[in-house]
Amino acid sequence: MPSPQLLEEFSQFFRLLSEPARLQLICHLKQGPMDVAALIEATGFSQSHISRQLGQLQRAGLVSCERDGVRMIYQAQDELVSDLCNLVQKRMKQRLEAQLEQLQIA
Amino acid sequence: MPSPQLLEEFSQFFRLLSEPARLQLICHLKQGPMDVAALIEATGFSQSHISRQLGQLQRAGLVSCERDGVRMIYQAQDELVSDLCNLVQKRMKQRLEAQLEQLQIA
DNA sequence: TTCCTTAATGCTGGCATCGTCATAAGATTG
DNA sequence: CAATCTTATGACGATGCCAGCATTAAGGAA
Repeated sequence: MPSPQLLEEFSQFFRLLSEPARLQLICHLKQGPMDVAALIEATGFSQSHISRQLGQLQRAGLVSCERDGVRMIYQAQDELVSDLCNLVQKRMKQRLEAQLEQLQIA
Repeated sequence: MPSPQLLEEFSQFFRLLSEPARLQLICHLKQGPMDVAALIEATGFSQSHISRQLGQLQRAGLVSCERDGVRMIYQAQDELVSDLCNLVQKRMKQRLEAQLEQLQIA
């Protein structure tokens, strides 16, 4: 049984991933390092929105950034998010398959 | 690159886990089936609060319930949450260890 | 220096969710 | 049937987060 503090940390981490915009940014950054302008182009989000989300992801260590002149180049820092998403997707698939079987029986 | 719909579903799932109360309920139910009264006793949450959270978990298939007379016995339904938490915990540990090393170098 | 470009941040309105109270619904007992 | 126990739900205040506007900060070019 995890301690309340640990549960709190888990939930905070999952909250980071509970926003489609942040997941989308991470997915784009998985393709390779990008600057903010490229992320604006790729997602259509506003500059300030993207900057804020990247800030949150950075504080959690999921992305890192380095300066290139006046630009900031961001890059995905962790395989964890992909792993988590893969697990969730696998489970979604299993659930749908099970529902499908139920339908065919009925 | 996952579709926006899939990202939306991922984020909705992670949002479920972004609440300490729900994680706590799941953890208690992992110990074995319990009714709502036992969960109230274990967590100190109000009855209506627990009922709502269980409802959300049930709709997501993370928890199932069956009637026993007038009581509802809930039980954890999926190993996924444990797996996800283990992955996150492992990563937290790695990050802290890395920070520790940084400190020792400096 | 001044101007321009890029990214980060204060502030705000709007919206979603949490948590509680009161009540309803469902099931059992007398 | 009524009475009671257990759980679910409607309504609502409080809180937190998102998303945008405007501004600031930081760097580079002239």
